[in-house]
Amino acid sequence: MTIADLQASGTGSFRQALRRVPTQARARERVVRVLEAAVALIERQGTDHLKMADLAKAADISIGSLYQYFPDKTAVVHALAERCYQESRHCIEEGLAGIADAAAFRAAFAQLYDIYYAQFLAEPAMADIWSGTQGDKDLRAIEIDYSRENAALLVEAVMRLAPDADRQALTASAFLVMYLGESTMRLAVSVPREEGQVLVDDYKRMALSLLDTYLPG
Amino acid sequence: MTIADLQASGTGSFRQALRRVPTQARARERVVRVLEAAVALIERQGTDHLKMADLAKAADISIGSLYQYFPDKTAVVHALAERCYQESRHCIEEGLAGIADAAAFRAAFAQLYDIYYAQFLAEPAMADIWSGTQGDKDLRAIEIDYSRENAALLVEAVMRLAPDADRQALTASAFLVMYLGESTMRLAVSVPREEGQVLVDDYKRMALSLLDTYLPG
DNA sequence: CTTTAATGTGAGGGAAGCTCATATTTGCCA
DNA sequence: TGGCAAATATGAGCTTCCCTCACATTAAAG
Repeated sequence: MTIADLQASGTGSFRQALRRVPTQARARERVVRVLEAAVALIERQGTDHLKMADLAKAADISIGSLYQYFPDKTAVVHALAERCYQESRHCIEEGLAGIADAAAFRAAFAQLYDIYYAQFLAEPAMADIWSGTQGDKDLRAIEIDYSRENAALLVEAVMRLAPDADRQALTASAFLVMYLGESTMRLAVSVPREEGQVLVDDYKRMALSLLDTYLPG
Repeated sequence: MTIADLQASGTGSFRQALRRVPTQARARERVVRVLEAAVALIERQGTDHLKMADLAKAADISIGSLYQYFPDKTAVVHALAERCYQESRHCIEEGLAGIADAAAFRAAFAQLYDIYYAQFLAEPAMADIWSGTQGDKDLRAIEIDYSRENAALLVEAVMRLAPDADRQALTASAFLVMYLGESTMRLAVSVPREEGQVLVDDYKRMALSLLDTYLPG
């Protein structure tokens, strides 16, 4: 995140990311230092255990200075999320540019997600900052366990119909299908009702097309 | 959630859901009352604004009693998540039982998610309790906006190749694809590296099969 | 060099999670 | 029934953490 970005986010659509836009070089440098320290702390402890006093100390500034720029703790996380967002968006924009035909589209789309995945792997804090695991690590683990258990049910159902299917590959696919099913439900209830139903229907098509590769016929 | 469930969760795999397993009828009833009050409060204010003092008051017990059973605030949310989990699992188990052929499987799978969605709609707290929106509502909104913006990029890319595609339907599909792409990334980085790559690859197949319905050829 | 604006500081107010010493209720046995 | 031990209930208050504000310091302007 550049200093220009910081200023832009202070005045742009991102609602009050910074309480005060720093004009002096010293102040701008401090804000950057805070964000960098925040990434380091979140990488170690997760978003929910981030303490403002710790953050101030890590960035080597006082609590007061910290609050001069960030209205509250969530603003720090939001600013980081915004940074992830910028990076990802850039990656998507590039990946989808200048595609000539459907085959190129498929290749570009696939490559896009490989790059995206590499980005997430390279910056572990990204997944923490981004809202999915926001807060409670234990709950996150429970959610994943739950998806695995449901996936096992799905694997059995499919294997009954297709005894020769590749069980290992199917297990992974079923896991993804169940996990993303949860995600879809949460998305669907967050948007207007009619749109929600469309999303659910699309999800069913998507998931079934993956599962179809294991089914007979 | 029945009283039997409560006792089971105290001794079962769910790590210390209850600090003390209530044996007297009065105590068991109180624990149930706490959970019910918690659902009501979360429905109104969201998980992050749930205050233990409010919860005690709503359940008409003292703070001390509350902490006699729940080791901390997260335990309350976990217990509720466990309840959602039980309900969903039951729904999935039923939906996948006694399927005779691939066609029946597809129908059952589709119906499963309709029921699932209805469950989420009927109990709004479910989405809150379940980890997706855990914590920060604003961040959640940003995430959704972000997916919509990325979806717009994807829509343009596809429309360039297929000018006659149904833009409205494509917009919904692209939104889902982008949103679930995020979800997949977070899942992939939460599991061992090799498994993560398999999940990403499966996701690409899934998403592309949906997008393929809009592409020429 | 003075003035004014910008920036920096940390003690402390306040809110919320959680504890613990004490009081009350229940179950059990004579 | 009475009396004792275990289970349960209570809420004042301790602790931790977010955040404010009155005041100190530093940079920019004239």
